Amino acid sequence: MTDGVNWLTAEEQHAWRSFVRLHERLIGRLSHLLQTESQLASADYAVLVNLTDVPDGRQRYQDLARALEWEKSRMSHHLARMIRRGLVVREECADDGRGAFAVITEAGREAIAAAAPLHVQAVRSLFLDHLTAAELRTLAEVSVRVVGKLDEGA
Amino acid sequence: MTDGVNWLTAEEQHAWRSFVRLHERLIGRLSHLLQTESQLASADYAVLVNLTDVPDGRQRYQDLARALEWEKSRMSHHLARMIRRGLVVREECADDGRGAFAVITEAGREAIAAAAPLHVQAVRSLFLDHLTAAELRTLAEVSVRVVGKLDEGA
DNA sequence: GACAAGTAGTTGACGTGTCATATAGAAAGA
DNA sequence: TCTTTCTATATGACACGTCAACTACTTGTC
Repeated sequence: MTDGVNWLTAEEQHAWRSFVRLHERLIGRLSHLLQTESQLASADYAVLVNLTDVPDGRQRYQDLARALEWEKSRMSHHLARMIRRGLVVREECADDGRGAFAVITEAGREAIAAAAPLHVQAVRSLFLDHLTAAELRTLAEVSVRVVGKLDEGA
Repeated sequence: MTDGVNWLTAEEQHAWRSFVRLHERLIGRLSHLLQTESQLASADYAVLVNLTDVPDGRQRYQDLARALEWEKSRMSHHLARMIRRGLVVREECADDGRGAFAVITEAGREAIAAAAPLHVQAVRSLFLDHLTAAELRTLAEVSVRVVGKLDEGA
């Protein structure tokens, strides 16, 4: 390494590129499918899933943001768009004058009910179906470990 | 399955979510790092890497788009931005009046030369360093296989 | 109570990607 | 050659995320 840089080996480069390509394709296909078949982007889907898992389909902006690991600004922008589309409504918070709740609407419930089976089916047919159980386990382990390292600031 | 949907098991859901989270985090960190340390987004990086691998640092828009698997429109928009920033220049094509070449500039070469070691180092420290050789191999295999299936139209 | 500090959410500007459409040149057929 | 059709790139509108202010409310702390 005359230039002092520990360049990637052919295997490393291949693995890295394949991994990145996999994700781009997979997510691309999945979100395109979701969008065209159910008019929901994956971000909408994530928000709606969260809201259906919570009493009254009602959750504070900040809690939603924490749950999805989104920036509050992103949440604010995105909920504004979802409100415009009638998927959720905003409710003021009595306890805290600054706060707000997002509440899923009937239209939101219908949208997620229609989208969820599609989504699950797509995750299976585009991804899970092509992995062995052992591979899936390895993948999960690796993912958890690396995310852990990233969170430690690695 | 009374509702006819083959919902994900807890393991499948965990694996899928971890995998998605991994990618979001990893790519997020990597592009943030690249952006702040070298003023290049990963898209810029990809374009410049391609141009340095090609004679005279010169390539047709369409060939770049094919190589990166980008839509032509994306390439056109992105190159316009890179031209504005002085990383590449546009050259008309003598053979084909419709065509155009993107040519890397000196500034582009400097930018990629500065960014590449950073990028490699980050891929190592954020990702490769946390995987065993066997895991990396599995990951590459899975990635290649699934991308293959996606391309077949699965 | 008053004032500093912190917190919840908003806003606007900007870069990026997608889609649909437009323009202009190339190729193919009559 | 003339016309149809195809191809290379551009363009404009829009959705999405990020960043950096900003507003308004809350929570100390004195």
